[in-house]
Amino acid sequence: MEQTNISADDMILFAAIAEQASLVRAAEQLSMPKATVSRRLGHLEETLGQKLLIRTTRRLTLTEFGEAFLDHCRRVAEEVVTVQDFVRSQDVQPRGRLRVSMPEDYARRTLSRALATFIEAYPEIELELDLSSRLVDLIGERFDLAIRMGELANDSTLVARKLDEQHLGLYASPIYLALHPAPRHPDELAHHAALRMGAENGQALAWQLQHGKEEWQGIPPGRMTLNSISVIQQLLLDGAGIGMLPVPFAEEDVKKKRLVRVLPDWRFPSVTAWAVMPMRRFLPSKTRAFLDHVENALRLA
Amino acid sequence: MEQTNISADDMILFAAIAEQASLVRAAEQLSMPKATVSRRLGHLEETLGQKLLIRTTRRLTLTEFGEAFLDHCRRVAEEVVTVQDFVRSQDVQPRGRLRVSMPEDYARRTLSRALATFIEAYPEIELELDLSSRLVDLIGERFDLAIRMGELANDSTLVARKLDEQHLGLYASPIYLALHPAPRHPDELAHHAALRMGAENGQALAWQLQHGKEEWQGIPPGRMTLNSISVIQQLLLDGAGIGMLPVPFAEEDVKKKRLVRVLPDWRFPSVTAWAVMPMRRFLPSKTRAFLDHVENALRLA
DNA sequence: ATAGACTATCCCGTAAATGGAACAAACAAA
DNA sequence: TTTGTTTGTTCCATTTACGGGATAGTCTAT
Repeated sequence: MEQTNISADDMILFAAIAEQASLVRAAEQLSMPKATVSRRLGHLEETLGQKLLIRTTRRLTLTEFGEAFLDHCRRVAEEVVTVQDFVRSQDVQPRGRLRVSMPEDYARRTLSRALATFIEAYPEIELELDLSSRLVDLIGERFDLAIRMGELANDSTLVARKLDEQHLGLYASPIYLALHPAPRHPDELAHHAALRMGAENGQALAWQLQHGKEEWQGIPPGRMTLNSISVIQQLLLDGAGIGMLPVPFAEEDVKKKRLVRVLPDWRFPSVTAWAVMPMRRFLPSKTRAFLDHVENALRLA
Repeated sequence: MEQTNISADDMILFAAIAEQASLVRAAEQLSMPKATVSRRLGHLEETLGQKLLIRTTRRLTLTEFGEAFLDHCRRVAEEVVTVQDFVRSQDVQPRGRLRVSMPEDYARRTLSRALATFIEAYPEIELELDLSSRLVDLIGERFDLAIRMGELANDSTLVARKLDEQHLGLYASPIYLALHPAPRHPDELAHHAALRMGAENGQALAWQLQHGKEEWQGIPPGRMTLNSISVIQQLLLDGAGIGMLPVPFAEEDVKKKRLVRVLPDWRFPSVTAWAVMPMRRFLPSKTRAFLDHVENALRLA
């Protein structure tokens, strides 16, 4: 009944509820208990003197007034997000939870050391790694950064930055090659068992090979398609066929004669590792710290 | 130490502090105790991890970071004010504190009845009248509306609306006129005692008289200058001289022969009553209600 | 130099917001 | 229709913020 000033935080709360079209999801987004969201929304409507949402437990509908009010609240929310981004970008001491997604292999074999020194160097950062191979929704799942290999999808809400370039090669174990003589031209792959890298949909990816001006492209024959480089490597060591590996991954095994480069004069197009981030006006300093650290580590490697 | 999200309300708090360059004044503006302002500012700086203001108890200076942060906070504060204005403009039932400044005479003699019916008609509005004759600072003192007579100063932060037009006349008591024969031309005012209306600075205001195409202007002679129409009227009734009154104010006394119009053929420029309000995107519905009510009452009078 | 007037901060009893859990309503699937 | 799941609300012990008053520090004026 009394004329209380409307809290800016409640405006943001309402904007989140309207955006998510759900109290629980809004509660998640704002990381507060749903009870608080419900109660605060109630109080807001009370001070406003009219309902913002018509709620059944299953569906939320905006009131005409809620619609108009939302327009304004969205503006406020946008500004506030900008400020929060700005503040994070100004953190002298990078801190907070840093959510990063990257391929499991890349974490284990390329960045493991860099990650270890990173958490050492920034004691106030809590690093949260998602190593699942699925293509995460950066914004929806509130990731700060993702590392992705190869071609990127076009997405105007994201920005990418080149991190690293990995050269690929074909490898097989000496045992396998003793039984199946190494091919001297890609066409001869037809007589071999290829371990093929699988795409999202499970389809095998084509191999593109180049030697001087000669190019060869095709899906090599084989009965195994899988989406883990590490497992491919293990299978190669066990003599399961010919497969594609990043050159540095194979280096050690080559040195110890456990793997042999096949078609060494042929080159794959290299694969680029990208750092992908949500597009923001200000890059949070924790994210910048991570990027700088990783880039530095890769440069030294 | 932990990574808390910055509250939008705290941003507004900080914007107010910076604007007022004082914690106490900010506390007044936001109508909250100064202890709260101090504590909240402290917490804000804590979560930000750096100081916003360098404070001696006598002077506040913005940090470099505070300067940048302020830019953003101001934006937020502006948006929030817009929303709050919007909400007030949408109030179906006008309510809240309505601060109005007007001349004491105008309240008592012209609007008294209208004010009575207004508070009757809007039970949720709390009317706060400032009848002091000083020129109030509408925005600084947070007035919703002021009624001002005559010429207005140019001020782009205010909007004005014509309410009423009062005609003026010269009056004197029969007793006075028995001793000092009524002038038949303004030039003859030189032989009379004039009760002069005083301006802000205490200087007597000039009289401008018009009769057909003949104009007369001058500060009439006299030894009394005062800035209350009511007191002028009382002095006139007591035979103190010739003075200027709004015609409707004198009407009753004229009818009862206690006052006589002097130089009845001569006209003063009429005085306009203006409603002056702070310029806003949305007019609060309580203010609109007051305006409508008063205008209606004046139209019927 | 000294008194006076402000100003920001601190203290602490009180009041209000919080959040985990239980609950009821609304829909989907069987 | 019934069962199961999801969503918004309510309850209440606990925590947190509030705000009136007291304190110490800083500048102005005499």
